[in-house]
Amino acid sequence: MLMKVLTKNTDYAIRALLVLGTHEGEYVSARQISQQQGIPYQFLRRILQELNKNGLTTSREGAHGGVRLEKNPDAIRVRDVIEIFQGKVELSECMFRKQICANRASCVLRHEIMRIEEIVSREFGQITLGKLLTDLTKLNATATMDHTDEFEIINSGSHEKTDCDHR
Amino acid sequence: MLMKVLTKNTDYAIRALLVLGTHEGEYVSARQISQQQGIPYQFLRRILQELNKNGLTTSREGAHGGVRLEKNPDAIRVRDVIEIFQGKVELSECMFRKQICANRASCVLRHEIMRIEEIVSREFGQITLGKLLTDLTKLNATATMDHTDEFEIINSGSHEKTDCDHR
DNA sequence: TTATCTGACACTAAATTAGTATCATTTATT
DNA sequence: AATAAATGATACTAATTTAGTGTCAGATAA
Repeated sequence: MLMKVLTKNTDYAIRALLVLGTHEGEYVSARQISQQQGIPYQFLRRILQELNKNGLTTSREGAHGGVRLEKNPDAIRVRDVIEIFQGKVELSECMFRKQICANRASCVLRHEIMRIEEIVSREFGQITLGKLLTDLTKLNATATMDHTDEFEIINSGSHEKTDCDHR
Repeated sequence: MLMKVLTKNTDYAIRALLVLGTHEGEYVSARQISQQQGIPYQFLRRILQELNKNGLTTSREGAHGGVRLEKNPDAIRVRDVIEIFQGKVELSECMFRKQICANRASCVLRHEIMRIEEIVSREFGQITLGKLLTDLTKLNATATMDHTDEFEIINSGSHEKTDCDHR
């Protein structure tokens, strides 16, 4: 892969949000999401807590508790999730500090990188959870028509290899 | 930073190529490049060997030896260098295997990621060493006119923090 | 009162990236 | 011929980041 675009944190978070998005208004437990998506349970728990802290979701403790989508799916951008888990999009330090790079060779390269990073940031900023949910619905619809295979993910083990990873 | 775009390998490699590009036809030693750019010597040596193996440069052993740019700067793309050190740009495994993702949630997300990756790949494919060399020349010209500061990088230590890194 | 949840947080493991060291060989110079 | 300055090859360590696990306290529904 060209470069590490999304870490597992972000990947799992978005998949969890997709599950929550298909159950809007309902509380879904970490256990359920973990099993449905094949995400390691403890890892997922931390991720959900983070989403809570950032106001994307709310939770209810105790039996029949779980996590619920708090914001409108159209108001949740993939970039927001990336920023939670992989840090704020920031321009190169050099520009931020308004200094001229000590090293010119680095500088010309960085200038290009910054330009591309801005493109990437903008692109991820345009993908909303709402859009992904629509895509998911469409995908499920066609798959069902085609009788290709079933919807739910089968494996609940934390190390299943049926799923592609993003590296 | 949003995501790790370039590793040190790639960063150092491009900076080394920029040095070689400003000395076209001449052999420049790893020692010289290391000192001028503040790149750890041994690390740089391995990088230069890799550039050799990939035909971007050639080397001459012995005293007064070094590394020389072999290809035309306009024929060297930043993407080429990235691919040498960070691997081939590849589409997501799912697409490559022409399989439908077992996990639909991953699938819709991956589809977007692939789209963005292709943009990034295209962008890095359009940046040539020749372009960077032109930028560098311009930068040096204006800096000289402005009397802002000197051209050469001063620090030769391997851990200097004056230079911005790309993370 | 019990099973099922989340909150908080400490911890370990795995993978990747960055950097170092060594020895053999080549080559220009003296 | 001897020496110094260079690369080739390759093994190794260190640092950092990413991924994953474990535990205990408290909340809540049945």
